[in-house]
Order: sequence, then structure tokens, then C-alpha cells
Amino acid sequence: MTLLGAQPSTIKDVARAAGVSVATVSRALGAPGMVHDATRSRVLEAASSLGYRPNRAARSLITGRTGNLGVIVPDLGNPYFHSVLKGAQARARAADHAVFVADSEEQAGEEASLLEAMARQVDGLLLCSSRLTARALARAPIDRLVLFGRRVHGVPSVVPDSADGMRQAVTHLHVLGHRRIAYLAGPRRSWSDQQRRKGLEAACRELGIVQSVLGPVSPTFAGGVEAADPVLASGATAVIAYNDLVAVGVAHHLAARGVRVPERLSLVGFDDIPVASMTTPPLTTVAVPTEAAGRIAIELLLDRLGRGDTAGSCFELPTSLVVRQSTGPPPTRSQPSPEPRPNPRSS
Amino acid sequence: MTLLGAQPSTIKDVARAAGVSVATVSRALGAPGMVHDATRSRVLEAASSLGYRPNRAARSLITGRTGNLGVIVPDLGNPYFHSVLKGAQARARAADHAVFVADSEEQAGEEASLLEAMARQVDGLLLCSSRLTARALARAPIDRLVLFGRRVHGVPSVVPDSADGMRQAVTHLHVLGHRRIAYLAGPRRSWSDQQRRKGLEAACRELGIVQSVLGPVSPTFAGGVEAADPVLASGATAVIAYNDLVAVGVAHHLAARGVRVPERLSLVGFDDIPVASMTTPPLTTVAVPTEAAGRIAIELLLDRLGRGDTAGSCFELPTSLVVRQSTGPPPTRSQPSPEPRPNPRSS
DNA sequence: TTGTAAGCGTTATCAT
DNA sequence: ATGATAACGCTTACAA
Repeated sequence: MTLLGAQPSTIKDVARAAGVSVATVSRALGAPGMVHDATRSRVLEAASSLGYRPNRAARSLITGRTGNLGVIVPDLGNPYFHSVLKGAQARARAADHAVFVADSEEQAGEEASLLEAMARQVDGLLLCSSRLTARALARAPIDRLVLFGRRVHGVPSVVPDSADGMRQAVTHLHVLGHRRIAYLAGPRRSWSDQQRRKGLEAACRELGIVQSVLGPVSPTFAGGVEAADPVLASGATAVIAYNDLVAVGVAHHLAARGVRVPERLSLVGFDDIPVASMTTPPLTTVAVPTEAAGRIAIELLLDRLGRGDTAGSCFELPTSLVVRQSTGPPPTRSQPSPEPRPNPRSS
Repeated sequence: MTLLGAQPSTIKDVARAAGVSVATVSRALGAPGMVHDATRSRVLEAASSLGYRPNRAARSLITGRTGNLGVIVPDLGNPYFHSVLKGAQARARAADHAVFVADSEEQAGEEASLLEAMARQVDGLLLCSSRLTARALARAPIDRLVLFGRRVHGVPSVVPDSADGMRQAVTHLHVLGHRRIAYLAGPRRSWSDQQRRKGLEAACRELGIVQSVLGPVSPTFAGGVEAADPVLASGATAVIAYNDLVAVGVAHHLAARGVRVPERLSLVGFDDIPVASMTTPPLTTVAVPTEAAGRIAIELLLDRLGRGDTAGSCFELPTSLVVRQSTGPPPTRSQPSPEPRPNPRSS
């Protein structure tokens, strides 16, 4: 038990207590193979009885390692990143590394400044959905980087296979009978959005589906609310949203107008964040294994710190369609749905 | 611009470039009043042209300060803590401190071990909704602690005024005409739950309202789903849930059974997490200024590091009722609502 | 106002 | 297998 106010004991104290030199203590702890078994157990006992904890600063000063990892996300309030963070944190802690977390507020400038500030305090950095240009990334003040949700030449990365997820979503809708699908696009510069568009086009071409792209909209609940009317006007019988937040926004506005989902319009989201299963009806969505992503990204980072031979590697995560209740067959002509109520937003 | 691969420059390099001793460089940066103006500007120029950044480990070794703060939350996946974290992170960064974050997975044991692990690496620690006993807290391996969401004698803390929030909620329901209210309680050991119960009892006694306490339930969406039927059976015309997650769970199950909110039952949540405004109908809830809480908690912590005279202080945050659409007048006898559909969970 | 030098706690190098 | 000792980069007495 740690006594309050007592000075933390140092390696010297342990050495004295065990009757050996500090070098031996250091070895007993760090390179167990280099000391006699008997000596080591004596040292270990002394250490634990004194409650000895190595001073990280001192260690860092000489090894050049901090034992810290950093994670930068565009928005700590976005549920999509929570489980990435959770996975990252868990994996890092298992490797006895602490995790710094910072929020770039969706701004490239802020991200760059964060990068600068953290570079010296961490052994490696995980950048989630980085807003930085490939150029800026290449001249980052730290080269032990791993990217999540973005692929940039020469930087190891973990990305969800969005294109395949999109293919699954489109196929699901096709099987249900939909022939006119709209995609509610996210930020134009978003790498994920580009992947989703590619997947959409490929799948629609293959299945002979008419697709239209709406947006881009803000990748938020509010963005979805605003897009609901245009979606309805587009004539599509099903809409795939850039992400769950947008889909939930669309569903919310549709409910307020008395438009039934999925009877009148089928709705698919992306990411499978917790709220997707809490709405009425629960949202059909393309799940991304974000917690695993966080774990794997840190794994990659730790690996890179060790041998550093994973420079350009890219780990592609499988995505999977979670079918809930926001998708169904398209409305039939013989069984028309009631007229939508007047738009509550313009009243 | 930072060149890749170049060794980071040290205080020695700066001293050489400026033609002064390392001590002068150190003072120019840390105690501007102790060096000649001309000298200082020469040093500053040299430092910036070399892109000098002090080595935190070396500084820490001598000052005993790390420049880091830690935040421990019970669950990184719980939206309630996200904005606390966000506020904390922002305030810390403004004070040039980095933030470690860790997830105790709702377990006191894990929290204690995290505390142990982080104690030496941070200057201070913010514990959110700590699961530790007052005893364990008192003998923590670090005494620069601030608590959020809990009040413990001798430890500075930031807490929402839940009792008052509860009073506002009860009053709101009373004005609408409700005379039988149920409270869906959270974890028995939760400090917040105890506050809410107190507020409930006081307000109900004052207003002459019949109250009943249901639960405790798990403070999650699933907990709410499970509690929905008992709530309905309780005969109350309005229910206040331990938190928004529970309220949303109740609403979800009620919707599936065809029970209308608020026509048949009024529903109030706690916390005002983002999902509260995304449901249909949007949730009436007691808002807690969590982001401000994070900022203030860090403020308190920084203050404590400086002079250390805020030992037992407690900052009580105002709460405010956000009236949305899940509350309304109680159903009248003359206008009975339709029978609920058979329970979908048992079909 | 400035310089010199002694440490901070650890690991790593070189002896033994 | 073990010990003595020099670094690591910085702050801070103490001297000048």
C-alpha cells in the first residue's frame, strides 16, 4: 500500500535493500535473462516491498521513448470515434502504454498544431479520419504514424472496406425490389465518401439500378434533417445515407411529416453507432468494426515502433450489413401510401 | 519547418547559437524577468530558428512535474462522458497540458489499478463518476484529485445539482396535471441516483404528488427496454428515468407496443445527451452542462496544482429542464387511449 | 545580469 | 553475472 506523502522510492533504494548495484536492479527488471535467478528474485521482492515504480521521465530521457501513444480524432463528440478510442486505449494499456487523446475540431490547422504539440511526447500517433493533405502528412514532425479511415501512400493505415459495405447495402435493397436508389453524400473531401460512391456506382451498374447522388450534406443529425425533403422529392424508393447520424436525421424529419419508414421509403445508414439500434424503427446499417479498428491500429503502431517494417501496409476491415427494420419492399402503385403531412419546418 | 530525421535541437544548441550559456536560455524561456531584454530576444530568435522544443522528460525529471493530466471515466462509450472529456481536454490544452484518458469499464478494481498506473505520469487526475469507496479515494496514490459527479469529504469536486433538476422536472409534470409519478432508479450505489431520489421525494412531498420508485435498472438503453412494461403496469401517468439512455429505451419499447408518448405516458430523461433530441418524440430532459463541467474540473485541478488551497471545495453546476415533446398532460378518463398491443418481446 | 556546475532517476557501456 | 560510471536534457542553487 502506498503511504501518502512518502517520497516514491527510486532504483537506488531498491538496490540498497536488495544489496546489489542499481545496474543489477535495472537489469533484473528489464532484461531478466541477464541476472542470476536468485539475485533477480531478491531484487523483485525488494522492489515490490518498497512499492517501487520506475520513473518514466528518467527512463524516457535516456531511451528516447515515452511509453505514450497519441490519438487524434476530429470530434470527441462523434460516437463513431468512441469505440475506436476505446479499442485503442485497451490495446495500448495491454502493452503498458498510456494514451493521449486530442480533438482537432474537424480543422486541419488545429490537427497540424496538435501533431506538432504531441510529436515529442509520444512514441507514435494514430490519426483518425485525418483532415490533413497527403503533403502535410508526409512532412509531419513525427514519422511513426498510423491512419484510420484514410489511405495515404507510404503511411500504414486501417480502413473499413466501405465499398464492399455499400455493395451489400445495394444488393439488399435490390433483393427487396428497389430499382431507384439515392445516396446522400457526405463531405466531398472525405475519403470514406469517395469509397462509398465508388462502391455505389459499381454495385448499381452491375445490378441495373438507377442511382442518384444527393448532397453533400453535413455528416450530422442536422444534415439529415435538412436533407429529408429533397430525398423525398428525388423519387427514389430507398436512400443510403453517408452515415447513421444523417440517416437518423432523415428518419426523424420523415416521422414528423408522417412519412412511414420503411413502407414509403427504405433507409440505410453507415457505421452502426449505438443510436442506430435505438431509433424507431431501428436502422438497417453497414457496420464497421470500430473497436477492432482501434485495437489493430495500435497494434500496427506498436509493431512499427519495434521493427518499423510495416511502412506502407494497409489493413482493410470487413464491413457487414446489419438488417434491422428501416428497410423493406418499395411501395406498390396499387397500394399507395397516404400523402405526407405538410412540412413542419415551414409551418 | 521541421526536417525529417534531423535530431531535435537541445538547449545547448540554442545556447551556442545565441552565444550564451544554457542557464540563460533556460531563464529566457522560463523566467523572462531575469534576463536582459536584448539577450532574451537573441535567445528567442535562436530558439525559434532552430525549432527548439524543450524536452519534457528532462524538465519533468527535475521539476517533478509532467505537464500531463489524467481523466478516468467508467465508460468511454457513454455519451454522458464525451463532453466532459471534450471540455477537460480543451481547458487542459489551453494551459499547455496534455490529457491522458482511460476507461475503467465500470469496475472499481480496474479504476484503482488505473489510478496506480497513472499516478506517476500525471500532475493531477480527474475522476468521473468514480466507483471507488471514500476510503479508497482517501488513500489514493496521488492526492491531486478532482471528482466529477460525486461528492466526497475532503476531495474537491464538480457536481450537477441533480436534486434541483429533479425538482424542475417534477414541477413541470405537476403543472401539466400529473399526480402520480414513477422514478426509474439507476444503480443503487450511484451518488447521482441518491441525489435524484432526494430531490424527487422533497418535490413530491411539497406538491402533494404520489411517487413510486421502480428499479434499480441498468443505466442503459437495454435497461430502459426491460423496464418499460413494469412502468406501464405501475399506474403512473409520468415517469422520470435515471438518465436519457434509460428513457430512450423505455420510449423504444413503448413505441413497439403501440403506446403513445406523451398521450398515454409522459417521459422525462436526465443529462440531455445528443440522442435525447434525436428520438421521436424528442425527449424532455434535465440538462447537465457537461462540457462546462469538464472545463471547470480541470480549472480546479490546475488551481490545486498551483496553490493547493481548494482541498474540500465543491462546485455545484446548475441543471435546467429542457422541455421537448415527450411530456404532456396526463390521459383523461373520458378520452381513454387504445389498449396497448401485445408485448412484442414475449411474442 | 550572467555563467558554472550539481544534480534529477534511469539505462547503457565498459570493466571486472 | 555484476558493479562503477557516464550519459540523457534540463532547472536551479551558487558564484561572479
